[in-house]
Amino acid sequence: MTVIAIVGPTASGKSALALRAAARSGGEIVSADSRQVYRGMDIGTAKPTAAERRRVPHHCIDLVDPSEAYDAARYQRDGRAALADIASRGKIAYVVGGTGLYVRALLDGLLLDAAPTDPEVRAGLERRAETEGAAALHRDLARIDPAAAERVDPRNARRVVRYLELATLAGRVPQQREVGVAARRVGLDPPRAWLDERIGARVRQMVDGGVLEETWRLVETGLDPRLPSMSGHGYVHWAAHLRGEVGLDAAIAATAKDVRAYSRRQMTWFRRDPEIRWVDPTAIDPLTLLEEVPA
RNA sequence: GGCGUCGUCGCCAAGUGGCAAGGCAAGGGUCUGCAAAACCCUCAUCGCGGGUUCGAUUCCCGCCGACGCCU
Repeated sequence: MTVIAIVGPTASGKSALALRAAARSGGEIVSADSRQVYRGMDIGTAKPTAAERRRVPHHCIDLVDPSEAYDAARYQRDGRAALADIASRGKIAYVVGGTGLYVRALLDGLLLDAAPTDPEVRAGLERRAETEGAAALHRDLARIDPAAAERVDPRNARRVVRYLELATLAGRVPQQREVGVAARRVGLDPPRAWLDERIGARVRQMVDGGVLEETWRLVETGLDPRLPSMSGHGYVHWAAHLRGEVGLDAAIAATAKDVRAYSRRQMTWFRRDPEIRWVDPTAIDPLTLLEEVPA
């Protein structure tokens, strides 16, 4: 199977590039984006348009309702199924992301299914984290799996809980990996100023495109604001604006700021992947890189 | 022209005679089932010039700048 991964921060032009490449080669696109899996959240997550999706088949988009909690393990299964499906038809798969953990889960052989989980155990640990503090859980973790304890920040409650959940269930925190998917990896790394501008423009376009209406529909269904889907960029700000708490300009600025901060975190994820070949899309057309004969 | 207040990091903003809080922004980083999440790290010698003092960002003088009031 032939897999080409196109990674980079939000608004760097990944999707457009993938679309061009896939259209030309008759390939298909696998999204590695943790928010585009939610149905009904189209504008706010900058999903490819219906026309684009008609032009090139897309996978791993619109998988679940926003009321559902999707996660990396499910993505790994769905993504692998998509890759297998595309390969079975002899097509090239373009993985586009996005979400660092999802890209790794799909391409780098992370053993997510092998790591157990138990909602009750986790809920109990979360309760303890709130009452006793993350540091207390971290001490427990250190007793069960000292090496793993060193890898987590004792102040990061969410990660400590997951590690302790793993240690409790499996006796230790699993670290093994299996062979990943061989894929040519291209990273888009445009100048910061250019990216910031694009992000601002994109957020403004979302308003024109109807994010407010989209948010209204989501709010009406009474979604729990703590759901992962609701943490998608902008939705809290759009909702606050709909309630009359903040002006539109303030909501736009706040959203753009969130996206900018996120795009920086995305880069820290991708920068450490030595297999990625970086391109500045404002300097050369990344398509030329994609069309070199795959190794 | 006079009187008064003020002048601290890109922005907002504390503060003290003994090597300047905090917030925002910015930059860097961690990451194996919430990841557009969670968490961590970095980031000023205090408008300029004198003086007093062991030592001044903090006190005094002058200058420059801002704001307010007055003539």
